[in-house]
Amino acid sequence: MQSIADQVGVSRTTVSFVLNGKEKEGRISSVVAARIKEVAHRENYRFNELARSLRTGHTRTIALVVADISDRFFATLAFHVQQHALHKGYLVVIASVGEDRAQFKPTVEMLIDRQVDGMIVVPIQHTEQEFVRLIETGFPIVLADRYFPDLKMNRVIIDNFGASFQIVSRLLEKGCRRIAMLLYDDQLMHMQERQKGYVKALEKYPDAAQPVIYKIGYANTQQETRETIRKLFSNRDTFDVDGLFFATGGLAMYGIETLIQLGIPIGPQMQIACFDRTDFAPNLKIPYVHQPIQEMGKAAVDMLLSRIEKGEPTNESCILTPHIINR
Amino acid sequence: MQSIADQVGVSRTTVSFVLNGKEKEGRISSVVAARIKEVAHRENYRFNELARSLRTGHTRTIALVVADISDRFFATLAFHVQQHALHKGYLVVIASVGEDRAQFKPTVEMLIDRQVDGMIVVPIQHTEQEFVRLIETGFPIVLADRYFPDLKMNRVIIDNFGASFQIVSRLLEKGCRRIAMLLYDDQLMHMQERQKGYVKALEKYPDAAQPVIYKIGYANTQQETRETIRKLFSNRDTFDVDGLFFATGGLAMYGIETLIQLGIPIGPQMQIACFDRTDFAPNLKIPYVHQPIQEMGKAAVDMLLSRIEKGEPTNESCILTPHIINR
DNA sequence: CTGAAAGCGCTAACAT
DNA sequence: ATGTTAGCGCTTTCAG
Repeated sequence: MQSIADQVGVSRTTVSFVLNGKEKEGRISSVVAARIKEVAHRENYRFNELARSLRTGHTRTIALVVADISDRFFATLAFHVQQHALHKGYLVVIASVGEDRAQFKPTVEMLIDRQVDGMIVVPIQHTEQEFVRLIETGFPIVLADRYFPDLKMNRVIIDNFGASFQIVSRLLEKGCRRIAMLLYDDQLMHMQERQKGYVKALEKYPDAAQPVIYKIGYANTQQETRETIRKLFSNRDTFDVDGLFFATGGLAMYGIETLIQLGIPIGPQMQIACFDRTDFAPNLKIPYVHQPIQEMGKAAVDMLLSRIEKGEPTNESCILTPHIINR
Repeated sequence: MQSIADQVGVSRTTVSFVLNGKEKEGRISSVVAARIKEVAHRENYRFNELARSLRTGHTRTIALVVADISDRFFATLAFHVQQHALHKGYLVVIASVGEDRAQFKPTVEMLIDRQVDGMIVVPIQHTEQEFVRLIETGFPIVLADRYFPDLKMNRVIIDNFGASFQIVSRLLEKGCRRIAMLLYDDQLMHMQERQKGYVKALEKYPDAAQPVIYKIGYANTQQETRETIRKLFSNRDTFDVDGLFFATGGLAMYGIETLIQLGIPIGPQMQIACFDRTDFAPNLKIPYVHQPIQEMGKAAVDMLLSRIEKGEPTNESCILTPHIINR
């Protein structure tokens, strides 16, 4: 910057004004402005955003923290968050921490130490205390997808209970009466709500069997899912399952894979519903809950940026309604 | 930092030394050091990494630039790069630019402006000139997965030609003689090599049909793939295809989906091979090229960090050998 | 219309 | 064994 100033014969101040498009404000003559721009361009000058941020107090960078970036749902969310943030002039730093509290905390701190302006996080289990600490700090955070019902903070979520209730209702309407559910072994509300929706839907039908729920761990999802399905179908004389509801796309994928491998026909006698589209078995028409991931990403970014830019510590939470896809 | 210094009754320098674990070097008395640490902890002090980086000249941050983070291959690569970099004390910023040159350049600049120490990039078409500029700068970059044969720069790639050659050879050994290939319409070497491997394999068998190659665009992959497959099978009287080779996991997914939907049985009469595992049709045993994504990520990080830390502008390129999975 | 000067939070050579 | 000081590259107030 000094070098440009020298070449044009002005001070760094003037260069700064011009390069920041504040020529009006600085009342720089257009001829000087033009020369500065030209030299800057020729020298291929680029701001040192670090120095700039240190001075201005903001980085125009937000972080996105998810459990696993190689999961389809999160990867898609990341994609949309990034697109929308870029459009708003922000860079997004994606961090993938596993469903692992030990990695979560240091990562979040690392990000804050680097002075990101705010973050969107899909929280993992047992991190609630972290958030009460962060909230006290006043650091801008918005939760996406998963949330803590007791914490007053910005969040963008979907109506998990409603979606679950509706999709299970579909199964019931189509005649299923002995529906089992597979979900993740997770205390977080989004899972709890999905479970409640399922239970509630069953209650509408007195002739439906009691809820049968299997909880799968995050660590060995594929294997556990397989074994669960296997057991379920080897016990068909005690519980003659005729419907299966998967709480996530990942579980559905592994589950359907197993069904196909076991040669269990999916059809009127054995129906399936799940969250998220599964491209797994294209010729199977499986009704599913379509989560509006793009809107979720956009809403989260918008909420966070308005929080950052306007400094409004609003409590608003945005609840999106997923579509039920009947196919 | 000043606040801690005041409370303990020392200068900022002393605090800095202690908090950076350089008490030996600064010859700080252990009692003072202890007090400083205690106060820092109590006050919940955290470094401003921005200021630190401005001073030290490095950020301990690297960038990973990929075309589409919602693609399974890239998401997995991102995951491993992140894990390994974190382990080495680096933060990784993931940027997803689409197969879009217009988004590529500004994103890369944005990242460099933020002073990342280096970057790993999976280049996209028509960006070669960008790289010659960047190389001149001396900025540490390593290419992963895709590359430019004419550019002397660090890269971590796989033997695409060999993998392609071998997997197509499998198809031939199993009796296929009229094998078509689907690949992306991309000038980059990795695609060209995959194509060459296919052609070369066919040449070994004089009784095999000439190469039949379909190029699919990145924009409407799913739709184009569908139509291609449809056409291919509606023309079976002129070319009675008995084998299909997909150059990527994504193409394979869409292609197999279409085959299933069309009710075309996959078996001895119609065999398939592809790059990357497809979880799509679990009961189909499809031989595929298993790319060592984790090693690729690790190797790229290691190469980049040694370049950054040792400043060695080596030309070394690392060529990984994928496994051929026969199932 | 333009420049001097202060300072963002930190590090490190050099004093003491 | 600890403190002084001079920046890192930039923005912005205030004084010409």
